[in-house]
Amino acid sequence: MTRELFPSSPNKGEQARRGLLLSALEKFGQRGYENASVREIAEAAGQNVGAIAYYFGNKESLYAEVLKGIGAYLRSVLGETADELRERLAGGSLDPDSARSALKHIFRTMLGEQIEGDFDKIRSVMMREQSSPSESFDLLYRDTIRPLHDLLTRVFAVATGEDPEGPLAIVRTHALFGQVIVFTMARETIRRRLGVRKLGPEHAAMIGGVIDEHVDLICRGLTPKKP
Amino acid sequence: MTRELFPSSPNKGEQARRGLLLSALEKFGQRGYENASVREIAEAAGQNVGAIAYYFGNKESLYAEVLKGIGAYLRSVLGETADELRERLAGGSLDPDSARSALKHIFRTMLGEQIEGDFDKIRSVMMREQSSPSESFDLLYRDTIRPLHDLLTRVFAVATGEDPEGPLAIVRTHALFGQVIVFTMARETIRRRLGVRKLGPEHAAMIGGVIDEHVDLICRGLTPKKP
DNA sequence: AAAAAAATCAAACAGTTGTATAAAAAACTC
DNA sequence: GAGTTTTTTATACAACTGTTTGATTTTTTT
Repeated sequence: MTRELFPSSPNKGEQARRGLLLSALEKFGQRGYENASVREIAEAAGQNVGAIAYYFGNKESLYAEVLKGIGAYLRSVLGETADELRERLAGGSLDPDSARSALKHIFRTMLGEQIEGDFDKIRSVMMREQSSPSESFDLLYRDTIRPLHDLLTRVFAVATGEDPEGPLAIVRTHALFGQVIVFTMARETIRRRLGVRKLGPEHAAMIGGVIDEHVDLICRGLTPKKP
Repeated sequence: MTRELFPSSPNKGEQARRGLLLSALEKFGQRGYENASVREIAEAAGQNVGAIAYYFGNKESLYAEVLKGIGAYLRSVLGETADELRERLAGGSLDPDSARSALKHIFRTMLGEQIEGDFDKIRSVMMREQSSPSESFDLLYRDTIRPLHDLLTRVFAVATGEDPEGPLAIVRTHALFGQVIVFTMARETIRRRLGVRKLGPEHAAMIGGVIDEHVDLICRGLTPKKP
């Protein structure tokens, strides 16, 4: 698995293009789309202002390209697990215990990914999109976020024996999902609350453990007893 | 209890000031601090550009004042409940079952508030602050968010018998908190998933019920059994 | 090495930004 | 109602915005 943000060939032009995408991601994340200027993006990439028009046409297309890259990266992170789960769901060979394990595994992966370097910039861009979605975001949502949410619901339904199409399973899954993303969405709050300068892998491990426990308690509590 | 956003006297100047604060909250929420121009804020309030300098000195002070108003509003929503809980915590007269009930009550209140109108604009501003905190956010965090988060943690600790100062209780509380705010932070996602045009009180009720269940399952699961 | 293509660059463009200024209007006080 | 304070207004300012242009440099191809 590659899992590289904005992969490119070693051509001169391709490299410059990639450099622009990387610094664009960073600046868009730091300062938002409208407030990140093409001049500072170009400068951070060691390029001239005109380079953006040359490679992407305009600022908006550059942003769309950044979102595309984010989507590809996110899919590459969970793609393998997701594909396998979809297969087992289709074949009906997913038992409740495995489903619960899979749920925890996905949550752990998401959490772990969110602590690392690359995702930090992705996170900022995605949070801004949540509060005011752009046109380009629709694509990211449809191709990446929604399919994942849908898969999570179906896996959760298997874990608890609920109806995967019913509103209860959807709401429950969304609540569980919230337990994970609150650590990135309200990251500033938890960082200050824990009194640390920066959230590191050791925090991700602890948080992952807590979420595992909560998922177990909720899933097992909702499953009719069978002793 | 008043619970009004940016309360003011009926003086001419005070009213103009309030109008500016209201449209500032709206524009800052819609477009972010840097991209919301003082001109459009003034125009939306039926005022001239210079009014902002006249009443607030500059744009940044206006923003700080908006955040102050948000803090006051948030505190007014949960203030009574919070005060009572703090008293009972100090007096040691809060038993685990009552603590758990209080937790659910607070979550219900937050959820209910978030379906209504005013909170929508507040929500946008706060989400933006989470992804890139401004200096003014320090105040909001110190006077409003942190005390509430702290209270929730202590109540949760009573409900489960955990150490209220330890990181585990903090992380657990934050995770529970996430189950609530995910329905506002990712409100568009859940709306589409449920296939409804608008989230109404009936959805708030169902979501509240689900969160109640989850809180019960987690709290009871963490409390050592007592036959 | 010559020719062609690709990449980089500085300068200029029309708009918009936050803020400052000073005059005009309105509201209030006596 | 005159005098004072408060509020509103239009205008000016320098700094910055995204984009366009045309020339120059670098790289690739022949």
